[in-house]
Amino acid sequence: MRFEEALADRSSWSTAGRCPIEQTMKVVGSRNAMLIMREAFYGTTRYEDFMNRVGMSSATAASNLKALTAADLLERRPYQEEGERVRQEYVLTDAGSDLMPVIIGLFEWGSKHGQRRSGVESVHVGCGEPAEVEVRCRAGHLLSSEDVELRVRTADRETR
Amino acid sequence: MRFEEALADRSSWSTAGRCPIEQTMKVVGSRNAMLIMREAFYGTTRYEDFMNRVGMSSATAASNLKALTAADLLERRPYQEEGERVRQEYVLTDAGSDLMPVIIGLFEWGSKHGQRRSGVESVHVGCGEPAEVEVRCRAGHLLSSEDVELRVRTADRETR
DNA sequence: CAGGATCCCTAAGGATACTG
DNA sequence: CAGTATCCTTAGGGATCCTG
Repeated sequence: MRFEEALADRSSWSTAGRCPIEQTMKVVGSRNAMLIMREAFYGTTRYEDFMNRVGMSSATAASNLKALTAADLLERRPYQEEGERVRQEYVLTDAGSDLMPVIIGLFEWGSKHGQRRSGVESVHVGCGEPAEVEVRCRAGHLLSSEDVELRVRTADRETR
Repeated sequence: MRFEEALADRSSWSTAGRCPIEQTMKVVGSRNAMLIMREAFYGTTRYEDFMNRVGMSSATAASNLKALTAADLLERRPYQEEGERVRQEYVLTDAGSDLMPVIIGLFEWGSKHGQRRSGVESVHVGCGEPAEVEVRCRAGHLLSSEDVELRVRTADRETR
């Protein structure tokens, strides 16, 4: 991964909270926030399940779910089973689903390089083959880290 | 993404720090650690450059570089320019390079959903097309979040 | 230049108790 | 069940000063 000359001066974007990576970390950069997203991908929707499966306190679950809802990664949705009162569930939004490559990427890295083995792998439900994260360009080329560089957008450039 | 029945009981792996995602977050789960890795991908190798480009204090730079070196994501390597004294540089290890999909994934999410636009995009240096993160199985199928499930490894199963 | 040492502040998070 | 409220501990990180 490299910079173009035009990007030699990072100060205009990479600091002051403009770096996209930093913005993402701001939202899901804590252990519990990320593990809540993991659970959401696993299909967990209820407060108590998030709390127990992530292994976090009630207060922490509440504040994280609230923050992730505010950031539009989760959507709070009322539901009612028959004979029961109305409850709330938390389901992934589109923005939340877009985080899947990151989740799988973290999972893959930890599986390969983490100290403690989990014995769990992520697989394609259709064919049973292990899932992997790849970086490709839109032309379809598989990229390694040296193939990627950062460039100021020129086509649909921002006004500011 | 779904669980198999065999994984209904998460307690044996997803808690107590065995979850691969959690293990990864333990290493690069803070803003500064992740941004240091970003810089390492950008080609930054020197202490002072990490410090200035990430926007962190000297002490924070030192402790994070030490931790990332201990975790084998960066390698400390002495070098010497002619006429200068010996200095240290920090370069990516293979394990560090394996984090690239995560970095690009975070970049992509922030670019799409972050509040503040950066005007920067990551592209394939070869053809100029934007880089994207994809999840595929080894058979080559492109996967969305519903296509992925977790399964206890059976082929090369762990001893414990 | 490349850190180490010290002090302080803030945010994340656990524990416990309480409520609609 | 789905949270709130309160209190406390710890880790991340900034600022400042010091050293080989």
